Amino acid sequence: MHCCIDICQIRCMSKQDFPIIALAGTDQAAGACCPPLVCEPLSTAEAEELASLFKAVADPVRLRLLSLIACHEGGEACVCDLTGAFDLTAPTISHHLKVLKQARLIDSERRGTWVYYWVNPGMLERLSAILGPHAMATA
Amino acid sequence: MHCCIDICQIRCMSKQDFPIIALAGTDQAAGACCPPLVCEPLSTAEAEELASLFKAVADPVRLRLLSLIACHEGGEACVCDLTGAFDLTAPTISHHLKVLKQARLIDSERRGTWVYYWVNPGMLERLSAILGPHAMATA
DNA sequence: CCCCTGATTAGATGGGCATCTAATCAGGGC
DNA sequence: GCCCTGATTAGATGCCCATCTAATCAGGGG
Repeated sequence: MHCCIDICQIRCMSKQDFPIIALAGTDQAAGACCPPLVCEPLSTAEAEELASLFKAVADPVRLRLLSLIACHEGGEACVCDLTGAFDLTAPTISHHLKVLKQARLIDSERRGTWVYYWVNPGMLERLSAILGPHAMATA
Repeated sequence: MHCCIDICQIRCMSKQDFPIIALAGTDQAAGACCPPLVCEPLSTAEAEELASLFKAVADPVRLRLLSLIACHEGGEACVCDLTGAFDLTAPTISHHLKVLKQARLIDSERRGTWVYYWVNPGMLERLSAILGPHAMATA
């Protein structure tokens, strides 16, 4: 029962309906919890939506940006705090921040001259849950 | 203390040394558990290694392949079980399986005429842990 | 031994994406 | 009002990758 609750939490975590890759497999199917029919492969539409999210983190610059922002004091960082860590121009950093923001992995706010970014932990947790042991059968 | 143990488990989960994005932030820094210095941004090399892993799952076809394999009875599937689910040619499916295998997300074995694939749960868990609440500060 | 089916490799092509330069927007001081 | 700094947008370019066709490898009958 509890694993089904976990699954529901994952699915209902945001406004959009997000699926998980695959649910409990053979081992748990034998128990009272999750019936076999729960293991349902991703639909094409679901896979495309998820893939676009994973694409946002599948870039070394964006991974480091996430890391730098999360590690920065107060959990937020201004763009000028970030550009120095890369051998890239400001527009390129801006582009990557935009990609992360469109994926809702980060959010931002302007305060006077500077724009501050912070991580949206809910989105990361959702991606984590999709790959996690609750979601993928342990073969 | 327990969160630091988790972190070590994540790092030591495989032969290669895999980092995590960012460790416990401000809230836990105040507690007795993880000192502030634990929060260290990804290096360039670490980010590139991780990005290549995420790239492997950042494709709708590969996500569905993972899902189909994990959901298939016995936790494994032959290539001929998979191709029917896509509007793609066999060589394309083969290409995607190769990408997943090179990322060590799946493994395979030939049995007579057919080649069987199964998911490597350890790799998925590692990716999951990197994005999970233990790894990324809750801002 | 030949052929048939399953699966992969090789090579070509087209689209998407990371990056740059140049230009524009936004705030703040003098 | 003007300029300076911070940040983003626009547009161009070059590379990587998903996909295809054609060819090759592997195993099993007849």
